[in-house]
Amino acid sequence: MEPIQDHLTAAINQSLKKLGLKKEELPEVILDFPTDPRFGELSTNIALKLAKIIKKSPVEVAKEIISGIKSSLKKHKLDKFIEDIRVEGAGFINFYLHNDFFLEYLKLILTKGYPALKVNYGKGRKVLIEFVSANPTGALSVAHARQAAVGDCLSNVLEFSGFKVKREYYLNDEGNQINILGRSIELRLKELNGENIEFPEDYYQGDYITDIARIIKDKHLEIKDFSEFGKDHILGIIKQELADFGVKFDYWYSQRSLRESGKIEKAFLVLREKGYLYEQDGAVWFKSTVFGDDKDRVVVKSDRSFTYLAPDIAYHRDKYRRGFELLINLWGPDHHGYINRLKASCAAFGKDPASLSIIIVQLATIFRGGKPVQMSTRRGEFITLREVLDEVGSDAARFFFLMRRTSSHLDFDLEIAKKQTSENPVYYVQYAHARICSILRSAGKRAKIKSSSLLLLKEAEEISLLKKLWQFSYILNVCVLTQDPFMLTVYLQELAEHFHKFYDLHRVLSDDDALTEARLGLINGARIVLSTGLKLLGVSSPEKM
RNA sequence: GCGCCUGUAGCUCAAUUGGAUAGAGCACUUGCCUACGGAGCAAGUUGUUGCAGGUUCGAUUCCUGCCAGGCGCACCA
Repeated sequence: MEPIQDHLTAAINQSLKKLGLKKEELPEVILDFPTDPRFGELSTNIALKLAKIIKKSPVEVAKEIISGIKSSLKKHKLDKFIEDIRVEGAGFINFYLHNDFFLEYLKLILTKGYPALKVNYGKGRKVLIEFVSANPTGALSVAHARQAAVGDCLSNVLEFSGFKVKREYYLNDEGNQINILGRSIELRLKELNGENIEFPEDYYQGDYITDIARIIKDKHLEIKDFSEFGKDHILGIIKQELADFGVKFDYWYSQRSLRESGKIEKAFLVLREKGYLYEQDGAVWFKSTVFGDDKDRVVVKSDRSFTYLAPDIAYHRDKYRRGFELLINLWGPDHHGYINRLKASCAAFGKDPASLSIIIVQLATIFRGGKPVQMSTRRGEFITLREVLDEVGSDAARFFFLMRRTSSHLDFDLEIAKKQTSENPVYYVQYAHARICSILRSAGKRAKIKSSSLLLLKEAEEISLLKKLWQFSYILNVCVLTQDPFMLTVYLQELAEHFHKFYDLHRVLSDDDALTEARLGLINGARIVLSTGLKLLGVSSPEKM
């Protein structure tokens, strides 16, 4: 269903034309949910913004706008749903919607199911979202786990909102780190065979290296290329971990194949033609300062090998050439210094830097019973995705990783995530779903009665639950605009709360058949929205717990 | 030294892109099960939004300067 906000925004814009301002003078019209329900269902501050420009009192401006809205809404199909439009406070325009409007929305959900909740903010635009992209030199860490949860959920939300989304993992399958991995395994194998070795500090220290070496020894494998073997072995582990976490990628993009394709040279050819490359001190530099970077960057070292930036420039050029209009990258906080130079390279190819958004996913600190769990990647001791999955399960892990704004640091207490009490928000939301399912089971055949009695929903808790259902599409919009799915977790907790409150005060199944039908319809609507939201998070919606 | 992120109730975090009286959960206290799942609900207590200025009708939000914490500043990847 098309959100009513869109129609009202259009009506407001129509009304603004009569004020005699130029287009560029008009501020953008934004409709918000008022903080307090007594200010209606939707609100805009447009009159306050305009008052300054046209030098009238905000209330006066608001009155003019309202009369314009009213006349343009006449004969509109939505007019009957608008109970009132009022000026309140300093000059806010508040819209009061009829309860029938929310009932219509519920009916739609009940007849069409979850597709009724879809919106088309994306209008079919093609998005490539690249995330995790961890080097295949070790298991996935907690940092990767959060990136996986955020990236996958954001993809789900974008897909649901009308974007065409592909998920990609950039595979660093050659270079220094891979070479070191090979040498590390080879050395551990020698150690297993009884040789005296000295293990260098910059080699991979974790026990998993010895585990890989042991596999080679036990199976008597003839290894020609230890790097290749190690990489493939670890990649298998990574893929399995991601699969167990419910994350699937459409593409695994190999850095080696990128280099072998000659795309790096081609990209450089284009940059050179445009005058963005130059030689200095025996190296080739990219003039990233032209596009706002702090300093120019080396792309070909004086020993003629590429820096890390070189394939990345070609890689992102290739993303555009593959037809994607919007690129989203999820990176760890240690890469934020890298943003400007990569955006500069996109700009150099004539792309709008805004079409590449780089989301920095802040780290999560793992706690166990209130105490931080110490991590040290240097000694190969870090909490892995696997350990978190084994300890708390995929549902709790995903919900917890998504519970905070992506740009904020996150505290993740394993003990709380394991608890089956109200301390644990995952259970609170899932419990609401299970409880509804239980009522529907008890209702049996009665739940299937064709419902035309929704009009009986009049209690305050019923209406506020109805309104909460309707806010779902708005929350999706917030997630799309902020490119951050975390608001969805907040919303689902609020929705569950509204349901529990309703449940506690009003009995669904009663002797009153009509009222029973109406309430079954209401909770069934809540069930559909809850399960849709949980599905977008990648969390299950249990019917029993 | 430079750049990015963060600083809100005892703790963990919100605050709808500058809005209306800054809100939730946890913890603590007290109530509510002969009825659809008590993994729930209700009530109570909690604030100099790190500090100091500025911008305006209005600032937790934007700007400047400090303070504190985290991360990054390679011809590494």
